[in-house]
Amino acid sequence: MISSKEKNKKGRQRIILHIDMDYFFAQIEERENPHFKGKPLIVGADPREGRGRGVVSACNYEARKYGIKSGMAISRSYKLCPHGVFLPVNMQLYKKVSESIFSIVREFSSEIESVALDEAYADLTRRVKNFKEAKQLAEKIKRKIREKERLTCSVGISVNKMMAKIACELAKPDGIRVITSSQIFPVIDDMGVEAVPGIGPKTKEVLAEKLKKKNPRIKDGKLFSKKKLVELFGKRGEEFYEKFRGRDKSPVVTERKAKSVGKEYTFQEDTKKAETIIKVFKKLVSEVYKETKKRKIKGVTVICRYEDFETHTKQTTFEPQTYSKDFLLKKGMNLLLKFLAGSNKKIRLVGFRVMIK
DNA sequence: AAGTTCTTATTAC
DNA sequence: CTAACGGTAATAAGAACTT
Repeated sequence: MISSKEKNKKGRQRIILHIDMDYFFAQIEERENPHFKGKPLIVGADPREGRGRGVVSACNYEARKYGIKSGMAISRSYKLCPHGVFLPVNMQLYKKVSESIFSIVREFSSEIESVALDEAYADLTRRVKNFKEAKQLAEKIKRKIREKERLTCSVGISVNKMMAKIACELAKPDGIRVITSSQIFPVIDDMGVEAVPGIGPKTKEVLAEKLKKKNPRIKDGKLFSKKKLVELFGKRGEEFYEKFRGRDKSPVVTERKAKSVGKEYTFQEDTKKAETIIKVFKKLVSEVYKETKKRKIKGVTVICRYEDFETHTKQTTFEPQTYSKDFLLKKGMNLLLKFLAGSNKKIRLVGFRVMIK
């Protein structure tokens, strides 16, 4: 459901809020066990078990002082800080907390879009008159979350989603930041292009090469014509052109339904053993089936990552319909067996995903 | 030639 | 051993296939 565009119907500027919980998983763990506060805390895979496969899901600010960041290999984080507190991911708990937080935010604005367990946008255009009121609303939200869940978060407020997100980043931790129209260029011009949502390492690399600059800034991005960006990045180029100028028309989308649901699993050790792989695969299919029972399924994808990290997928589509677990398993097995027959390499990961109507 | 399906790449949290 | 890289999902592009 689309709630509003760049300018609302009356052509007025939007007021968009972005809220992001501070170091979410790790902060929850600190709350559950205050004894961990002040120590480097890392939530993720077990660094000792097996050979420590997996990554850092979240870490607190103490851990960041050691150079630890989320997404980093857990084994590396362990080398950087062997005396840190390493905790497993308790997703059940984080989901519960997340729901509670969303219901708090919803009390203050109905037009919200969740982008992750710890992150949401709200379109306040119809809820408040100006940035001052928006900021007051943000204070109320923060207070309520602090009182009810004993957690801190940060809030960014601006004229569109991109700028609200950037504002939120600047507000961290535990802050509120407003960026008005006239503040946009002064704030973003000297930021790295990777501050633009949608620009990751690969895109940055291409921009760096074209500009002959190691670390291109957003203002450098403005040197490209729209045509050039489209030539380089296709449809996304159009978006980048706007975003380098602080513009973003994308609406706050309040209702999104999943287009696919999947599960994957990385083995403790790479394996070639069909029996082992199939056993895991069946489990994945079962779990995916449970989550999508009533949904119309239009296809399945099997994912296979080999020991050398090369990753491949195979997919089949069929009439959108509700199917039995056996049917999905049969379709999946057909694809999986092709992988097993088609290579001598050991397998690191298998996955199963269904495409929904 | 067009429309669908399959596969990979990139991004984000 | 001399580096390692989870799980889930969306989107886009291009190749490969059907019709």
